[in-house]
Amino acid sequence: MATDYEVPAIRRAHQILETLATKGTPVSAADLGLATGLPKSTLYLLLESLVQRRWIEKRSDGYLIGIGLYTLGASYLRHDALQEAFRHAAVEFVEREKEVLQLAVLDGDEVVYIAREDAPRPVRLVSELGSRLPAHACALGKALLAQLPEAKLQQLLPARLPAITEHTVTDLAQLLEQLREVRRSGVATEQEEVTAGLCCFAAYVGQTPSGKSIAVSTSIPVARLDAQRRSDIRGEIANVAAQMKKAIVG
Amino acid sequence: MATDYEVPAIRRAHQILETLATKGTPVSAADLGLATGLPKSTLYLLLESLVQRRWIEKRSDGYLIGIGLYTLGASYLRHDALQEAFRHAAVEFVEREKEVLQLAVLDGDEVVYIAREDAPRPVRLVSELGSRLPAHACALGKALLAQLPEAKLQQLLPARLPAITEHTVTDLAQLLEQLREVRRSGVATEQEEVTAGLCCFAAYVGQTPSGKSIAVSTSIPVARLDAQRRSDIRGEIANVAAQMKKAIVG
DNA sequence: CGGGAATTTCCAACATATTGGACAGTAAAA
DNA sequence: TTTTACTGTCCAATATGTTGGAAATTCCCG
Repeated sequence: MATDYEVPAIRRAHQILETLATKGTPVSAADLGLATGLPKSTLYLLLESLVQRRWIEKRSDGYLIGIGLYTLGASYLRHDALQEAFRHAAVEFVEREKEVLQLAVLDGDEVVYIAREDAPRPVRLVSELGSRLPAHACALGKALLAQLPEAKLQQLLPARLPAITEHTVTDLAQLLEQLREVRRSGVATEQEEVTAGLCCFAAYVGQTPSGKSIAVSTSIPVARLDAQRRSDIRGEIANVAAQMKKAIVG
Repeated sequence: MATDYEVPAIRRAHQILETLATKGTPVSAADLGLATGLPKSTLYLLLESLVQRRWIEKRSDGYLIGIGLYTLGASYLRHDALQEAFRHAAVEFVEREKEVLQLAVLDGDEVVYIAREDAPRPVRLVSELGSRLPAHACALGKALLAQLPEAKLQQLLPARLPAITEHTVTDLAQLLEQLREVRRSGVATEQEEVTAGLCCFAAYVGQTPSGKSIAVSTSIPVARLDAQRRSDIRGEIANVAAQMKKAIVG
C-alpha cells in the first residue's frame, strides 16, 4: 500500500478492455489507439497478447471482449453461493408479484448488478448483469449507501451528484437525509431517477463471508403501482432481503 | 501472427487470474506463488496492480476474482443481443417441459455456458454460467463440433479423449461417428457422459454476426425420461434452435 | 507477553519490455 | 491506375519493468 506503483502492462491492458467493454461493439485498432493513447507498436503487441489469452476476440471489423475474460469474470459469481441463495429467495416474490428481482453489490460509489430473476413478462428497461449505475441514483445504491457511516459517505460522494434524469437527487445533503430515512424504514426507494416511468424498491441484505455488501431490488413501471401496492412491495422486498441474509451468513 | 511473443505481464496476470478462477475460494499469496511459479516480489507487485484495477480482491484469507473483472467479462454477453434472443426462444420450451434450457458457445475444444433459463424446480447438477466442459463429452459440444469439417476436428481433438465419467466417449473415431449421426438428425445427445443420472439433448443454432458458434441444450434426469419423451424433446430442442437462429441472424 | 513463522515491503542491479519510425499489405475511394 | 486510410510487422536504442535478498511487519500460538 506504500507504493502506488502499477505494472504498466496491466494498466494498458485495462484501458483497452475498458474501452471495448464500454463500447460493446467491435472497435478498430485505430480507434483503440485514439481512445487509449497507446503507441501503435505497443497496441498491436498488447492486442496480440490479449487475443492469445482469449481476453479479446478479433473480428474483421475490430476487437471485442473475449470469452476468456468472460470465463474468468464469471468466477466472481461463484463466491458465497450467492446465485443459489438469491434464486431461492427470489422465486416466491417473482411468483406472487410478477415483477423482476435483482441482486447487486456495492463497488465504491457504484452499484453492480450480479443476478436477476425475471418476471414472466420482463421489463425491457432493467439493467443488464455486470452493468453499473451510480449508487446515489438508484434504490439499490441507496440501500447500500445507507449502511455506511456518514464520514465514509462524505469522502465517497461529491457535494454535487451527477444527474441521470431530471429526478435524480443531485444534492448530497438531500441524499444523506434520504439515507437516514432508509435506515429508519429499512427500504430504499427511487422513482424515475434512473429511467423514466420506472420505480425501484430495495433492501439491504448484508455482508457476505467474502466481504461483499449486497442488496436486492425490484423495478416496477409506475403505471402498475398504487399506494397499496407500494406498501405491499416494501414489505415484501424487506422479506426477501431478510430471507437472503439468513441464507448467506455462515 | 509472425511472432508468438506475448507481453509478459499479461501472461503472468493470466496465470494468477486463472488460478483464482479455478479455485473459486480465497487463495493466499504463498499458494499463488507456488501455483504460478512467480517470484515473490513480482507476485506482490502484480497483485497490487490487479487489486487497484479491481480485477481481484484481497481478503484476510487470500485473493479472489474481483468485481472489475466481472464487469469487463460481462460485456461479452452483450454481443449480438444473445441473452434476449435466447430468453425469448427458451421461455416456451421451459414452460411446456419444465426443464432447464442452456445456451453455450464453442471455444476451441471446450464449451462455455453463457445463458440459462431455469425450470421451476431447477436441476442442481447443471453447469454454471461461465463454466467450461470438454466439448467431446457433452451434447452441446457434440452439436457444435458436428458443424466443423473433419479435418478441423482431427487437429482439434486427440485420438484418445479424456473421460469424465465411465460413459464418456474416449475414442475419437467413435466420436466422429456420433457426429455424423448428429449431422443427419440435427440433434446431439449425451447420457451420463458428464454427470451420473443426467441426459442432455442439444441442437446447433448457428454463427452469430460477431462470429460465435452457438447451440442450445437441455439437461434432464434420466428418471424423468422414457422413449416417447426423448423423442418429443429432440423435436423441441431442434425447434428452439431454429427459432433462435431466426432471431440472431441479421 | 514473547519468539518463530508467514507475510509483505523495499531497493538497486540487471534483464527486458517498450516504442518511434520505416515499411508492407489491403481495401475502398477517386 | 492512383490515392487514401487503415492494419500490421519489424528492429534497435533505451527507458523501464523485474527480481533476489535483506529487512520490516504481522500473525499466532505457547
